Amino acid sequence: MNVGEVAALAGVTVRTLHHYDRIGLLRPSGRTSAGYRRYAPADLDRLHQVLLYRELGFPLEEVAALLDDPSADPAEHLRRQHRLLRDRLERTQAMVAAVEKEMEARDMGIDLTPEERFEVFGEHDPERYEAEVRERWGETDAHAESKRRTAAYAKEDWLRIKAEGEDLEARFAAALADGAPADSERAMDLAEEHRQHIGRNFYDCPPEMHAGLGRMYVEDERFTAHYERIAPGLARYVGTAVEANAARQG
Amino acid sequence: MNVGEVAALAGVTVRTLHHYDRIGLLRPSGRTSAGYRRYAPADLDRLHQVLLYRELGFPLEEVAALLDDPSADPAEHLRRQHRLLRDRLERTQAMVAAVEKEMEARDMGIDLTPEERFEVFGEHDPERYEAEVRERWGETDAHAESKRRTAAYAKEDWLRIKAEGEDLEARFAAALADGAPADSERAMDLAEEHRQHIGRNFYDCPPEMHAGLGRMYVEDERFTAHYERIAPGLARYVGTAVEANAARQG
DNA sequence: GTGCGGCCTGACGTCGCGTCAGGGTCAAGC
DNA sequence: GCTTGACCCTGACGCGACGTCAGGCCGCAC
Repeated sequence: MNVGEVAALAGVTVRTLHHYDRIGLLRPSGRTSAGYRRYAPADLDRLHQVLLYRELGFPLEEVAALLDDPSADPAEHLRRQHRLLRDRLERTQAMVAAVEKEMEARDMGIDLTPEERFEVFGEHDPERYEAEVRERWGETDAHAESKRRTAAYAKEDWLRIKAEGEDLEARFAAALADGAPADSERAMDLAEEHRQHIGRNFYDCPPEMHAGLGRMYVEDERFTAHYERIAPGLARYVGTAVEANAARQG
Repeated sequence: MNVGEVAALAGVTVRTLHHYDRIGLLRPSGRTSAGYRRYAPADLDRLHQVLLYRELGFPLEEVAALLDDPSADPAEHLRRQHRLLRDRLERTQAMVAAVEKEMEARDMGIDLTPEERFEVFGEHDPERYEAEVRERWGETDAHAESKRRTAAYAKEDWLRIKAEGEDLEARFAAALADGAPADSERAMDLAEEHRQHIGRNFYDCPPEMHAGLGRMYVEDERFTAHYERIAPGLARYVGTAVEANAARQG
């Protein structure tokens, strides 16, 4: 294979392969008489390793050192890559959770502290992760146009969403006042409504994720305070109902 | 707060904040009489948004455009960030799965095709080069290549791991031959041994992940073929045993 | 008043490529 | 055999997002 084909296969540019050749990171194992680079299967293997380590944030020089280390066999690379990927997975999960928490906080008018918001960034030191940009904006005009429209919707929607949320909270409080147990059908149905409320207005929220939110309502004092202001004991009541509903679904 | 404190809080360098000031991405809302930058809470909020979008791979110029768009409210940013983070989560999970698959493949002497390995990297057209690649270095060639490398790296550990794996497979085959059901204690115990074999030699493999591997044995024809060569029906047998064991643990 | 750490503004360096410019190569079709 | 257009080559410069000095000003403790 020559450069163009390898580039297309691996999803990189020809220039990138030139660069890797120049710096000695990946030299094609042959050249034609006219000087064309010719890549063999083993070169593709190496390229694959390079791209994995690159994606994991290693500088190219370090990638070369790792791959040229004669005392490291392929299995060791796989183990290391696996470990790093799982670290990254955890970190991304933490960030997703943080964003969800902030959405909930906004919905309830709670303020998070700056330290708390930066928390998820702080531990992020050992390796740099680079994310690929999936989203590409098209024409600026069309984009601005759509933005303006969605913004118009957003205002109305926001009020509706908030009203819905408050309505739900009121019905939770009523159920509590009526003495309906937190794991009763009535309470679980309200929890399910809450879950679908989130799904419709914010993000897809499967039962398991919803259960996580439920625990947060009990554990985070600001969310607890929000519910307690409506009715004493409501935080734990909602939390229990949400978990019971999640168990019923699973 | 002045630069150093903000930098420490957010986990960036002072130079980065200087840079963001210079390019107009984040100007501190005040200066002391001596010219010291003074950051207000609102500046921290903005910095937080900047870092999130940066982490998601946006160039700084685009980040500025997003944040300065007057028609985009904070909730919209949160929704976008949430969506992008979940995309990333999925992608990372796919990469983890790919690495695990490759480890398993190595353990069994199966080789993956180049385009398969590059699959996770991009949105490349799978149809385009597949035929050509297969034609040029078809299965026998690539297989020989893989064998050569495995042989070159063969160490005592590797031989031991492989022997252990083959021993397990033989005992699975014996259980199948004896007519022990795939969800019998005998089969599940073997599955558990298999899980711990992976944990000792490759990576930590909780039951849930192990169940995923079990499904792969049945769904991926090369893994299926590997087991079927040992005994007919063994692929599905092992897959079922692994899933039953995972269910028993959970 | 004298350190000493923190802050300031240039200004140049680095990494991983993108992007021409100027020119050779190759297989196809006429 | 000749043209054509896609593909390849080697410089060489540019760029984004900072890192890293250099030279000098604050501010507070001792």
